[in-house]
Amino acid sequence: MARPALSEEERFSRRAALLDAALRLYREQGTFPTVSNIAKAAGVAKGAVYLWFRSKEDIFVALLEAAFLELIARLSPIIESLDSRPESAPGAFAAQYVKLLGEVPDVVPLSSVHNSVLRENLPVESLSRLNRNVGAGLSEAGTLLERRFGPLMESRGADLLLHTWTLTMGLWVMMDIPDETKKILDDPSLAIFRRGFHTELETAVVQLWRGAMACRRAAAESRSES
Amino acid sequence: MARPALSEEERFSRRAALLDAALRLYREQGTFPTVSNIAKAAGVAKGAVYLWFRSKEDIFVALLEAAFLELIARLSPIIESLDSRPESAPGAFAAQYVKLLGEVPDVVPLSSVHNSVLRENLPVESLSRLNRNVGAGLSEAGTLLERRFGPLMESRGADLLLHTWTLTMGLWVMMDIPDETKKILDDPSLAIFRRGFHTELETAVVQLWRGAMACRRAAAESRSES
Amino acid sequence: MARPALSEEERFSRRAALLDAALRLYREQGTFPTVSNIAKAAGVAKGAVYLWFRSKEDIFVALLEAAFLELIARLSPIIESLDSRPESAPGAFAAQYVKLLGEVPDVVPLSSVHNSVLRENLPVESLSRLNRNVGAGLSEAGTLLERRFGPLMESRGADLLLHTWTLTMGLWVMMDIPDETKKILDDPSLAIFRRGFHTELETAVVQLWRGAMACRRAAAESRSES
Amino acid sequence: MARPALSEEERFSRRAALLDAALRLYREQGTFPTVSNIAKAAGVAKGAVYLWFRSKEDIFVALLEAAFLELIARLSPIIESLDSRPESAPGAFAAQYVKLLGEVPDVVPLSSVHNSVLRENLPVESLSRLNRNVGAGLSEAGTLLERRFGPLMESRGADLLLHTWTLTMGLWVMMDIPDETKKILDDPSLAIFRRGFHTELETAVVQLWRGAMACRRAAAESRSES
DNA sequence: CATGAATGAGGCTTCATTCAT
DNA sequence: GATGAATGAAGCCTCATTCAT
Repeated sequence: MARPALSEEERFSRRAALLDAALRLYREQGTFPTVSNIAKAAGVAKGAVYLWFRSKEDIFVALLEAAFLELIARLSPIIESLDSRPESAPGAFAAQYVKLLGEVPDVVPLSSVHNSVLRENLPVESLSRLNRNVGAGLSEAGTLLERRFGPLMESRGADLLLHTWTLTMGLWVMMDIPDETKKILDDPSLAIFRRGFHTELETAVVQLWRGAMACRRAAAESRSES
Repeated sequence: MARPALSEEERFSRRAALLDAALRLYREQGTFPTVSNIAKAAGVAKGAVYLWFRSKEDIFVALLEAAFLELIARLSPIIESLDSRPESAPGAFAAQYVKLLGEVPDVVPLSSVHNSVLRENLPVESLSRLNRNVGAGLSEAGTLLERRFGPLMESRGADLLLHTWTLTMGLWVMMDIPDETKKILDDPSLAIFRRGFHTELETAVVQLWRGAMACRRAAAESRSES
Repeated sequence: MARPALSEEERFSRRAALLDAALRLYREQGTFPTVSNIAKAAGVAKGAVYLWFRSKEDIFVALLEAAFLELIARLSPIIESLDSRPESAPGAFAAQYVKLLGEVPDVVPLSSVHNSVLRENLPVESLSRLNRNVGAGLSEAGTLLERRFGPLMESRGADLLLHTWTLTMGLWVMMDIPDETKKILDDPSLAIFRRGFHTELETAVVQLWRGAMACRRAAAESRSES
Repeated sequence: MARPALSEEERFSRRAALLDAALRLYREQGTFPTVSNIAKAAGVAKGAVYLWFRSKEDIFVALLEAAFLELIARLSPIIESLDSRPESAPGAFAAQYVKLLGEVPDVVPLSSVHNSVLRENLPVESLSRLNRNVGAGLSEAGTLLERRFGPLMESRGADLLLHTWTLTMGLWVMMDIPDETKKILDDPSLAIFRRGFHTELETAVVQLWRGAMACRRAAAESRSES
């Protein structure tokens, strides 16, 4: 029998070990692993999983939450580092955002399947906390954005971030396909699939942000012209 | 025992009956139905499913293909109906596009889960055909777009359509959550979830197309100003 | 793979084979067997059980129903064979009843645990049918009894049968204890446990019936005396 | 960590607390609770249960013993309070017995499932003590009975009590069914299920005792008549 | 004494697919 | 062609009991 985790830290690390194992398997398989496999990968007995999580879905939410929190936490510095000129901000943000996604590589895939995984057997309690935490982080980041860009943001900071996320999700859902499938997608019009997810995303985010900033300015100018 | 279906016509109709049943169940349940249920709903025996489809995944791909083809087919008339002025085109397209999605309601959900469903046990053959067909349709629609808007499109018609699709996917993935979950998402910053998918999508598509057309023009103008 | 049971009889016999297996195991173990064991004992795969039964509990109810129906069916001839004189009827009935229980040996044990087994996950549908069938059989037997003994029964035939059953259940619950436990019950006052279930039951049933017949007559007589 | 309980008194109270908790949960749930739940309800750790009891079954036997002892203890005064005339004794006893069962409400349910629970993993030692204690109490009560009713009892006091208990068990086993199931038992011949346990039991006990007393007398009288 | 994490066998059920008829 | 019984590998979860702390 493994040594019981009695101290606070140990308790935490056991939970973390299970989450790690689950994440590792998810990355390897592309599917959310079975409880049995998670336990095996973490080196504990099947039943032990249920000491730390209420259900399989609960593990998933915990993973999602951790990933989201890290993403949001590391978003603030990026926003604060932005030059406030609308010409440069979009490009700067997009580059750093995409880089960030590379460093927190699990949010996107996890988030993209969260409907399939949570379709039933909702861990309501965990979901509530996820909502609170992510919501709070998002608000904060949104406010930061508005403060930085003032009128250009028109108090829609959180919205822009959510749209950015929408774009990310959409691209991922489209492009995260097994390599075997990718070979099949050889039609010329589907060239997009041969460019990478990150490349494509950066372009798209730049456009989105430019649309949200420069366009508005242009519109303002053209209005003032007439 | 039902009478064997031999003629081409009959072969087709058996397949179609199964696809219909599968689609109906998918809509009702929000989950891809079991083979057993599909057969029952189509009024045939379980084994019969495997006379017309190689596997469960094969059914899914067939459904996806049919939906995609209808979507693309009905996209061309919309594009051709567009006024070529960049001020009005985005709004006009977005409105009709969203309406179209309402009339071909299965593409979006089906497409959004296609990774989860097809993660393993790939029906390579079916996927190839899907690729060929969708690719061809997309190219055609893209060309149509370029022809209509000329320089504003800069030979990126297919790309714009794909980006539109990306947006659609992203929004769907984010917003298609069980009603029970939606109640949980009550954080103010998550207001987006309380607006509807279609509303939100129309706004986003308008922005995207404006970004791809008017913005470019505005940029050009502002460049010529200086 | 075992040969599929396609004909009506075969379908029936597969079901019966599973019921047999379940019953055999129940007799051997004294506990209701697991689905896995039932399947193994019947020589089929685990999943096959669910072709014929909705749930584990459903098997139990089916077993109970079959046993009850046989018991009731064989009760009628016994009742009809009874001499209508109240002096001899109780003894005659008791003897034959106890003999019958020996020939339909599963009703009593099955019935005695039916609460523990069905405490949750009620197979409502099966239970309804059980109720209808047993109820009908009981009514019939009750009527038979009343017809035979006329005023002595005062239209309480079904009740007397139910009381007989109550007695049977009670004795069984008390006396069906593992042999190991029986050795322990060596206190002189618990002599009853060393007499057998059948012996004890016969005595008790005679008393019950005498109480329901002769006593009433005696009471009548003594009333008419005064 | 709770302070060690060393003194005799404390030892006893720990045990009692666990038994209380187990009983409370059993009443609430209708099922014998899990060890984990018992511990939680008693406010101790799971492992502590095994300091005071050898096994889950051991708890059950302890509960049964306590309940039996209380029942028997409170039976003696009832017997002694009985009028010795055979006309009134049965009714008087039945009424008080049923009332007593209402005040010691756990003996009946516990006893009725004792086979299911103790089918395996017998706590032999505990069972022996249960046997000794219950046996002794029963003998005593039986003797009391015989002394009170003299020849009418014919030195079968303990037997009559055991028969009374048999009746109780039988009725309980038949009538303690989930409310949901009760709704199903709507066949007219099963009217008994719609009368309550206590009502039905009182009637039955009166009959039993009358059968054991008055009937014998009546028989004697009628014999002397002829 | 007391804790509670850890074990791991075992329970019930589902379902894509095969194959004898 | 069509049937549907049969398969059997998973899947998720529970729980009595042990044991390191």
